[in-house]
Amino acid sequence: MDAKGTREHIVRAADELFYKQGFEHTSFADVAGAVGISRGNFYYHFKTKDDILAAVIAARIAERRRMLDQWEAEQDTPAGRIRRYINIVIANETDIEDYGCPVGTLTTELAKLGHGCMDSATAIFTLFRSWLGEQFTALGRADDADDLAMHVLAASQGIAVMSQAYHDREFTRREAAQLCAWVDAQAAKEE
Amino acid sequence: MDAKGTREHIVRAADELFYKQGFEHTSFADVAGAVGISRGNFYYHFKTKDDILAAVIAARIAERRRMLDQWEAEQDTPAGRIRRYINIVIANETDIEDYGCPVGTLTTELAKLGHGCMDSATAIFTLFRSWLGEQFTALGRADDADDLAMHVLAASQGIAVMSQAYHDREFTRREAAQLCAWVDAQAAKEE
DNA sequence: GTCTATATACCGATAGAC
DNA sequence: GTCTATCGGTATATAGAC
Repeated sequence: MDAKGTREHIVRAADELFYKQGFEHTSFADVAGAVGISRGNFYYHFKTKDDILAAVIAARIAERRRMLDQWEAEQDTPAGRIRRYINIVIANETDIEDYGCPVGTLTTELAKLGHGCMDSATAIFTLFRSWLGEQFTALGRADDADDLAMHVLAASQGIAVMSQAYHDREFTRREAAQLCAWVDAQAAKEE
Repeated sequence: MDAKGTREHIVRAADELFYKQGFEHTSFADVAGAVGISRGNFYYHFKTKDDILAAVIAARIAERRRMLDQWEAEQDTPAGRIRRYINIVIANETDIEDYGCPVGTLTTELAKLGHGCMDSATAIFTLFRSWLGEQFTALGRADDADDLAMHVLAASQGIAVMSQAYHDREFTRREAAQLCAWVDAQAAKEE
């Protein structure tokens, strides 16, 4: 296989394992096994484990950006787009119950490790934060758009944490519905 | 020193290190260094690392129970007690910015590790959940007391995650104040 | 570009002297 | 009850054959 293909394969496998097992708990042997290459071959593509993490974070940012573009095309209204974001916790219910939010759990882990990639991980949050802010601005809430965006982010993270702790789908759906209703109430304040 | 004293010293040091560095990232050498004993001496008091974790979780539960009792004595009204809980995110601002919520980050880590102590860690959440439920019941909301308790837990966890990501104290205070106002609004529905 | 073999370090855990 | 010394396993990372 060509270098680019193998590299991408490594990033994809590492992405999933970092999410499901955590960054530190995932060894090169784990990733190599998932990709189907030897441990030694690893270092042709990445010098260190931190380099793989950086590549994974970059890939996540690119993927989320594509996702946001798609949502913007699919949903006609700002409120609909925000609700689409909130519904991640239901669409990815099973994964979130088992492994939490990919963004939240990564920042939490990297913060404790004092890892240099912490800021890059936070940038994934910022991507959503800015996008949500734009939607609230379009909703006529330019003055406190960022505050409202942060509120949605925080509420979603809270749902993800409790979902992981209790595996209670009724809770998840109830909270998501409440948050969506809150969004619509914010839209009503527009006039 | 006597066995009990050393054991307690170990649990206290492990508690702090597990919180600040994470469970897996903390080695016996780290804890031994913090306590001031040799690595070998460890195994006189605990057979395995998992045993230390179990002891740390048990200690956290006992400590939180004492804390809830104290809040119940200090605060006269159910709403005041719930607000006291919410204000943890402000009282422990600095630690939460750096290391997140001790309960939320532990359950998140143990879930990813597939660790057997996951249920014990969730029990710390349940302690707060039940207590908050009692307060909402006293507030005249017996029918959905547990739902409301879960909402407060989720909101607090969300604040903690975003606080760790952005270190934004204005955000933390704003969200805490909003949640407190929400509690008071729930109380108003009592009649 | 991928492999095997290996260097080096640290991990959790054990054995035995004191 | 605490220590030193050490075992076996695994981690990241490297060297060199193919």
